[in-house]
Amino acid sequence: MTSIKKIKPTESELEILRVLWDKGSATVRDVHEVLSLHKDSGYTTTLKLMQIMFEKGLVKRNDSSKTHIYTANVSKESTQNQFVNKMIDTLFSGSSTQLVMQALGNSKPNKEEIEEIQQLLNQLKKR
Amino acid sequence: MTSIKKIKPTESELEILRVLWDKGSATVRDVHEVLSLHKDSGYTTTLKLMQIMFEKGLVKRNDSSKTHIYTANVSKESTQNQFVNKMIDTLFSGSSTQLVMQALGNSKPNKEEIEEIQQLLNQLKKR
DNA sequence: TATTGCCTACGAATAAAATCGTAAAAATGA
DNA sequence: TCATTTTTACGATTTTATTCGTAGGCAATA
Repeated sequence: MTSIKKIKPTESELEILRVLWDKGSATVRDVHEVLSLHKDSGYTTTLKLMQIMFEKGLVKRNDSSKTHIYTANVSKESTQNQFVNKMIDTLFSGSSTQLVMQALGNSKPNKEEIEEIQQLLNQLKKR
Repeated sequence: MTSIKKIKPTESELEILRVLWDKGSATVRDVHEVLSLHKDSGYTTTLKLMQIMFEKGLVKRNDSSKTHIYTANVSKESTQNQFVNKMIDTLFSGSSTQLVMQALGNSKPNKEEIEEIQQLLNQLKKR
């Protein structure tokens, strides 16, 4: 167990990770183009962020060619978990059920989604 | 509709809000004593934060006596919602169902909790 | 070959959040 | 009353996150 520090991505880093999770891998320009749709910071800003993320180990990169190709080095699932758990801890007194109730109460899940959740609940009940 | 700006509490502000939600109202010292259990910043830091929160409208205060008494000015529920919605947006592609599945998958709800959720789901289904 | 464009690296500026130090006023109590 | 403690106010510093400007390299192409 080589003491892996759990790095919490910042807001901007999350935005970048989302693009990488979506695309699989991408260049700085690819990422920047997506971000530009909703944000207006410059290209070098995105570049710098991705360099920092590389140092932190949040992303990998292939620099065999001049234009580097980046890939996420943390999974979407584990990151989701990290944030969900943190939120359960800090805002829901540690009760995941409370979070679930809150999330469900405020959304309009359709029939299929409801049934999917019910199925999961039935499985949980069995054990 | 008097253009209410939705202020997002920072991490430290959340910690303070949690104490206020829990205690109903409290002095800076009260809050600081609770925070001190898990944190080691000084008294004036807590004071300053609470003053800033007052300016932002996150808390109210009664300053009729020298020692001010603070109360949360945003509800726990609305703040939970604010954060849950944001998280759904940024990490779950807008799908609350995904968040729910993830949260349930990783927790060990007991029978009562499961049934509580099932009840809610049945209600949602009716409409 | 020169020019142009796009790439990385990287220091530095800016912004936002958190922390602290000090002063002054009020409260406490010997 | 006078020293001590507790409190607020508030500027300043420190830390962290975000943004940008500029330099140098490489490749396409006029």
